[in-house]
This record gives sequence, structure tokens and C-alpha cells, in this order.
Amino acid sequence: MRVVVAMSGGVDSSVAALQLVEAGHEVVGLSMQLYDQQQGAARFGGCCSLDDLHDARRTAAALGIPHYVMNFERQFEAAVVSVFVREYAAGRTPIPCVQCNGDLKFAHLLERAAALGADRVATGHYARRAGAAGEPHTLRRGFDAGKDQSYFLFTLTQDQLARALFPVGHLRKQEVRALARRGGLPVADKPDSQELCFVPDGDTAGLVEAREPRVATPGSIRDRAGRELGRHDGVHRYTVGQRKGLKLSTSVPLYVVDIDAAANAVTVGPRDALDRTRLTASSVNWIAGTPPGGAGRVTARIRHRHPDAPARVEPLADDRAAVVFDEPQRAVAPGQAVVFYDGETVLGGGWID
RNA sequence: UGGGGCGUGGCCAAGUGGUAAGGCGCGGGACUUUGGAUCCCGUAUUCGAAGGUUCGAAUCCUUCCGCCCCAG
Repeated sequence: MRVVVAMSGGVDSSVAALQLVEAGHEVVGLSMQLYDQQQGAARFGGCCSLDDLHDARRTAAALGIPHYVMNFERQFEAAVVSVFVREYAAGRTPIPCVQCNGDLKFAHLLERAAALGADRVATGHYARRAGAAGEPHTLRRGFDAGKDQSYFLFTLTQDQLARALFPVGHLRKQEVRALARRGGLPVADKPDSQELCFVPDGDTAGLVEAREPRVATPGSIRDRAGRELGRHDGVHRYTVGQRKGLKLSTSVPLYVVDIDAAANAVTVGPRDALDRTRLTASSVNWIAGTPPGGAGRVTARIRHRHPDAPARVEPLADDRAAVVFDEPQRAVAPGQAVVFYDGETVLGGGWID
């Protein structure tokens, strides 16, 4: 089988390629160039930089597989960066990794792969795919609970899933590293990527302001009674649940409770003001292809790397859903994803309103 | 200028004779393919000012400065 591996230059996707090569597949390495490498070559977050492309190339060479770099700047800009900026400007908290996976890797990249005659596209995600013949494909959590990335893949459709492979999904990170060393891969000990790859130095506010100068308008920071406690330099600098950076000296810690972009106001309150039991989500994707018949019990995850919590989810019209948690959840942030699980299986997910 | 209260690091605030708690904020680190959260470490030789009492005071006394409240 001919398989395209999306190679970021990191250990995970490198070992994914290694696994496929060892399984006897005809493997083609593909890397995405996501932004103009000429400007500010400085330090990008850890994937897809010039250095990372070199790492991918070296790894491909070590594996003896062909490697191509494809220019995805326009698609990345449209699918990921512009959405990211728009969301922050609207006072919401985006999670670009989801678009990057669903709208880029498993959309545009999948098309290119097909053009290369590949049947499948593999990535280094810690997630698993399952499904008996004739049944819908299912998406499952990565075996390594600490590295599980299924949360970022909730938008995958049956078609995308049908052609996806996650060769490291059944491995622990430790094992991936060990395989990389054993296989003599040059990236065996490369640090894990973190932060956003397209935000140099982690200055997300700077990026948003550069593209949307209007957001950098000073406004008020209020308590829940509407009293002004301080000033802010733009709502894009805040997210619900945020504590750092408020610069408010009080006797108890204050957290961002609400962001009103239209009024250019940030509302803060004590910790318990962050608790919420219900939420609604939009653009909900059900992995099975169709929403369940009615309300059902699930565990729902409100953010990456947090345990999911028992809840009841009810599909609504227009691809929306209502979620009611058994216990209050802290800091439910609009713009983040809520992902539903049934045990190890990802049922689907949507964007928090 | 009658009465009462108060002034401790950027903020809130313990401590009323024995040699400056804690929280917030801030800085750093850990964690982490989002934002955040969380955890760990750091953060006043000095207590509005000046004198005095004492072996020793932020804590007692005196004066001054600055706030606040109630009465005028």
C-alpha cells in the first residue's frame, strides 16, 4: 500500500514513517511549508520551521523514502491563521490545532496525497482508528493517556478517517522515543513541540494586533457589578479563566469571567464565578456521520489535557448540541472545543458558544 | 484644628516589647502540539517622618506629616 506520511520533523511523525516502512509499505514523506521562511526566520514554536523541514528531510533520507515539501502557505493562512485572529478579535479563545488537523492535514494534504496515488495519509498523532468492516470508522483515544491527542481530531469525517493512519497511536511516548533511537533517526531526542507553531516567541497578542490593529483598543476591566477595577489593552489578550496578567491587586485572586468584544469589556470575578454546568456547542461533528437519536450520557472534555467529565449531551438542530455536566466545570471558554467520549471512543465534538 | 479611627513591600493584610506571617500582583521554573489553569521557587534588614524610653520596639511616649469617618 502506498502511504503518505505527514512529516513535521518531530519524533512522532518520524516514528510513524518508520513504523510504516518496517511494515513493508511504500512510504512517501510529505512536509508542509506553512509560512514564508524568509521572514523572521527566528524561532518558531517547534514544527514546520526551516529547521524542522530539514529534520524531516534527514529522517526521510535515513529511512530511504522520498520526501517532498509542499507549499501550503495560502491554505494555512486561510484555514488556520485568519480564523485564529478573527476569533481572538471577537473575544473568543481559538484552538488552531483543530483546524490545522481537520482543515489542513486531513483536507488539503489528503488531496495532494491522493494525487500522488497514495491510499492513506498517516500522521504522528496519539490517537487510534478502529472499526469493523462494514461499520463506520471510529476514532479512539491514544493509548498513552498522557499524550492523547484525540481532542484535536474531533472534526474528522468518515471519509477522512477512512484514509487516516495513526501509526504511533498505540504506543507510549517513551516507546516512540526508543523506536526512534533504535531506528537511528536523527530526531530521536528532539524536544517535543509546544506552543503554537506559527507564533514566534509565543507572542500571540502581537500577532493578532499586527493583523487586526483595531483590537488593541484600551477598555475597561469590570467586576460583575459593572464597576471598573482597571484597564486593558485589548480583549484579545484575555481568555475566560485567565488569572495572570490582570494587574489587579486585590485580596483574592480574580479570574476573567466574561469577554464582551462589542463593548470592549473584560469582566472578572472570584474563582467560583467560573463554575458552569451547562453549555451549547456549534458546528458539532459526530464521528459516526450522523448525530445520535437523542440525548445520551457521555464524558465531555472542555479543554486539551484535562480529564473529561460525565455529562448528558443532546443533539440540537443546525449541528448544535446542548451539554449538561453532572458537576460544574471551571472556566468554560467560548471558542474552545468540547469533545464527547464514550469510554475510549470519540463520539464527536463542537465549538463552545 | 470638636470627637473617633488609621498609616507595615506595587496592593490587601497578620503582628501591641524580643528581633517583619499569609494572600494578591510580579519574576523565574516545571508541565503542555491551543488559550488558560495547576504545581514549585523567588519577591520589605524593614514597618508615614523625626526624636525619646528600653539590653532590645513595627509594637510604649512626644512632636510632626498624610488619610478616613462622625459631628460642624
